[in-house]
Amino acid sequence: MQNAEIADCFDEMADLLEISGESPFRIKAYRNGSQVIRDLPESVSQLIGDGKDLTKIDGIGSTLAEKSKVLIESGHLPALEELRKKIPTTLRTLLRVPGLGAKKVAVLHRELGVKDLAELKVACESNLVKDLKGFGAKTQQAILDGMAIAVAAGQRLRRDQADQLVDQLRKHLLENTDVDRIEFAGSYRRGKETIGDIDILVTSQQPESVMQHFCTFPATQEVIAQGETKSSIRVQESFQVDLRVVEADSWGAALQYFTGSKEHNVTLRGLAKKQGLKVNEYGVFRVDESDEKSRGETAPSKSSKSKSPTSNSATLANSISGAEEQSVYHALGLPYILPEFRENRFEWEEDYEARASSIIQLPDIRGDLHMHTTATDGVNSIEEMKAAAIARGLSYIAITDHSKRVSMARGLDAERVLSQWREIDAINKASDTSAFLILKGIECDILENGEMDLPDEVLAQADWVMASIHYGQKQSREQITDRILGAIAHPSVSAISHPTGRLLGRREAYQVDMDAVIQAAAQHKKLLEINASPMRLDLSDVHCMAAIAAGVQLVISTDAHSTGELDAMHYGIQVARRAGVQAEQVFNALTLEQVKLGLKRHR
DNA sequence: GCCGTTTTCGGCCCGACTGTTTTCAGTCG
Repeated sequence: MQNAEIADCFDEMADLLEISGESPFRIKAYRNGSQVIRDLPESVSQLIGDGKDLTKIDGIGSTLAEKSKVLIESGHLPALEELRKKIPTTLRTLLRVPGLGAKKVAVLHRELGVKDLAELKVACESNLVKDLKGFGAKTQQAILDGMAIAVAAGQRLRRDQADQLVDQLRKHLLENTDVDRIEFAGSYRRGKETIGDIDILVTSQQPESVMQHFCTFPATQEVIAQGETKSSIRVQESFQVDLRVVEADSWGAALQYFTGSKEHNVTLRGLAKKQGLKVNEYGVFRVDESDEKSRGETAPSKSSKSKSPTSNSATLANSISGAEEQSVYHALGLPYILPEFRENRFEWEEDYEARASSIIQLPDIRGDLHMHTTATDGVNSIEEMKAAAIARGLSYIAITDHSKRVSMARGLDAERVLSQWREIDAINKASDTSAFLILKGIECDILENGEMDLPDEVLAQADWVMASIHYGQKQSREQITDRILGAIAHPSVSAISHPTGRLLGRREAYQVDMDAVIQAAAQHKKLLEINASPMRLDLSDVHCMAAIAAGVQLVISTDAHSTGELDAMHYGIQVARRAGVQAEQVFNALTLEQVKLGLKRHR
């Protein structure tokens, strides 16, 4: 059983416990445990096998450790099965309807016997929902309206799609001259591989004007909420965009707060509290004792009609920071934490500053070792790819067209690939290879039977061989893992490309034991690719963390099928940064001279 | 259910907006 499967069980536990009205803290413990395990670089199965104590992991106590063990050993979780008997697990889908939380879902189930989205729809259409306590006509209609969103929920934007939307939103907002500062926060700023919603932060002297203008964004399908400081719209079926207008004095605190992640912020606030400080989206505040004692009476109350941010003025006097993001972290005695690190993973560790200072950046990249040409399914020639790479400041590339198994792309057989390599030799010979070199590469398929798609004696003549799986993706975990392990052990193979085969939002990763792949790559000193295509981003950041922890070197490549796609490199860099990858852990951050030597080492 | 510079019990991040209420609960991020 994989970490993600254990995490899924804990998430389901949390949802069902929440619907059954359990203690919010118990629920939080399961949610937190789920995230911790999902992000764990090591496999829980392996840790248990090695006799490691899971309770040493932050967020995992004796109960979750025991449940993990039961899951690993039996594949089942009796506590979860008990819960499922009491609460239909299909009720979880109701939580995806905007405006429905656990409490309302519980009422719908208890009072009307609703078990899933279809039954909820019938109940609303029969006018049964509006008379429930705490519901009303508006809520009933909102549920009906939100049904499609619930069905589409979980659909996230890829980074390239998010970039497009962000550009449009930025352009639209800047049409309003009342907008001063603007920044896109949330998971977008943290560089996550897919984006669930977009958070925009703005400073302005005229918040109302900005809010009005925001809600006229051309692609708006629905204005979900419109207030003085916060508005939300829905675009593209189910995608939510939130805008917050903050005062200049609070800019840094708000940026910190709305960049998240939620888990990072929870820890941050805990750290603040220990120092007698309070952090919220308005700033960092000193909490004096009188504040503490009178909190009940003077806290900015929920019932107060004064909803202006300045309702916090009682505590504003104690403000010690807030205008700039750096100062928020510094006020808490912390170094500035880069947005991509804010996942409550390793940003609090002692070596954080050292790690952050040498984290990989786009300019570290000197070459791109995965790309296609007109010989197969690319749209540009070798010469054109070379020119485009030089224009991007690279000093080497590898041409890695498909092998013959990928017939749809007119994959290369032995004869054609040897002919292409002669062409590359001729191009290199006619130019200064101390300045720029084209490597003779191939993206060779790992066939369904585990063999390589080209003869060993051909592969042995390549400078660079990436091994990939394109067919037989539905094979068993053992079969697929064995195929990849075989490729790693093959003397001519340099790297495994897109190791899990996932296509974001379209196709799940194939079943593969990544622990075994990572161990084998470490043992044979082979590289694993971060495929930078925004459709793939494969390896994921979590697998990257596991790979570098095992001492595996990475290669970040674009898999470009055109000159323009060479620009995708930054997406791969973002994944690597989130995993804390250093430049020296990336093969194609080496200079041309080093790569010439390194190619021999990885073969 | 987890955790400990207040350490085995008693806390656990915090504020905005909406809808259903008549002063607040639920939801969301």
